[in-house]
Amino acid sequence: MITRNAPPSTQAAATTEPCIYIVDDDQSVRDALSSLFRSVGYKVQLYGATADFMQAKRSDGNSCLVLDIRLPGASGLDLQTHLNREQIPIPVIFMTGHGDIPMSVRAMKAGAIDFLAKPFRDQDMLDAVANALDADRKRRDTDGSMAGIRAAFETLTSREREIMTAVTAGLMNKQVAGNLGLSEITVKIHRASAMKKMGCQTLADLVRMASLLGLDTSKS
Amino acid sequence: MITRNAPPSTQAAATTEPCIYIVDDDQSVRDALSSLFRSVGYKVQLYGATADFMQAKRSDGNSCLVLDIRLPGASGLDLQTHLNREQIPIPVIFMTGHGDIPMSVRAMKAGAIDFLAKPFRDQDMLDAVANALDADRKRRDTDGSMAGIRAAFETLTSREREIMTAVTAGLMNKQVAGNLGLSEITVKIHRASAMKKMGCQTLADLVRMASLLGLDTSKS
DNA sequence: GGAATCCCTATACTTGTGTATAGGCACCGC
DNA sequence: GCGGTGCCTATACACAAGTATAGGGATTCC
Repeated sequence: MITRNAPPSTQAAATTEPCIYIVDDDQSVRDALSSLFRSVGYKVQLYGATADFMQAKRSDGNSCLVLDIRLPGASGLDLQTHLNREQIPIPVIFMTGHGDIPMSVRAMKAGAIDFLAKPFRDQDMLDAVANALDADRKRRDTDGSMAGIRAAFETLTSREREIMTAVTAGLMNKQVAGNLGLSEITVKIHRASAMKKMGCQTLADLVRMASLLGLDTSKS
Repeated sequence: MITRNAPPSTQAAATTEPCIYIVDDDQSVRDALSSLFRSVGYKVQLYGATADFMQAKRSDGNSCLVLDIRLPGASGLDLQTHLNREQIPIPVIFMTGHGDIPMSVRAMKAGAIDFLAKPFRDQDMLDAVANALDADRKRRDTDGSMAGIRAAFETLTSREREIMTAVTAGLMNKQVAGNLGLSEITVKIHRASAMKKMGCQTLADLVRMASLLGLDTSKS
């Protein structure tokens, strides 16, 4: 795990109980799932249609989505497509009463965590949700540190970014200076400044961050 | 992409046509698929049972596996489990005449590329195979460079590995020397030797390789 | 026994890097 | 106008890293 040092810690604790979002047009299903999830300590949010879910402002805690396929208006698969397009990374568990294999395969290929055919056993749903929440937690962890690194990188000036890129590609200060038409000392200054802003002490750390940021490593 | 320099190039060209392995107990299905795949330029290998496929020695070119679920003896899912356990990374496309949703979900969760219900359109199968071969190619690319890096790392002496690990974690030569109870010059020698054996010129490259190798970066 | 390999060390020198101090120029916002 | 910031440069020094040369001791394999 890559961690930086000083920068403002924007990572709040937020260790509340996980929240399960349920989208199903059948009231009795919503109620049943709601009581099931509450019984094991999850919070729940209920929606009767995809539109309701999309409009609702969701908290940003550990969560997942339990989604019926067949819904009035936009279907569950439509909602999944929308979430993917908008890069909303909430794990999705599908359930269906009248699904078929192509439907389940499409959902899984689109990244669903699980796909349960009704009727399912409570335990199967709880297992699926546990997996989903776990995946969500893991994603949050990595996303969190990535966000920190990206934020730090944003604070660099364009010159500093150029030089960080070149330096982490393995070029020497003098080479960077030559490529950019600068003097070596200028490179050193920007380099030191970039290191400080990125919150790292060693070149090795900077290289790892550059790697995570996907900076171009092709030496010019 | 991380590439090293000198080391013996064990990567043969192997730019032959892709090979599709077909496992189905129905002769007519095998024949139909065989002619379908041949018609678009793929090689095919046919098997009537999972055991036949497992015993056969497969070439190491670009390939994928088209697998029936219901088979005499070990089922298609069993074979998939076996391949996963043995870390044989061939992409799998399932097909089934009597499958159900849980079966397809299990297969997809276990990493199948696609899952087609019979009867399927030829084009769907060809699309699935194209995706599978593409995934296989990508995996081969990354696996190839990883294998090279790992092989290079294998040639390092234990001391060189220790020192490479410490250096890529960001420690200075003198710190490494202190930690390992060596003199600084010794560290320099091993460090230079490691760089040479790993086929890289800069610390940045070495750090990226260490990263790919999963070397411990926790500074001691 | 001899060759090879690994491990360790030393001296000496070159080059690369980090940092401090000091300054100039351009732009922007108040 | 003035302060802040980004960008550029210079000198000077301390320290880190890379390399060459030259050893010694241990092990293993033939």
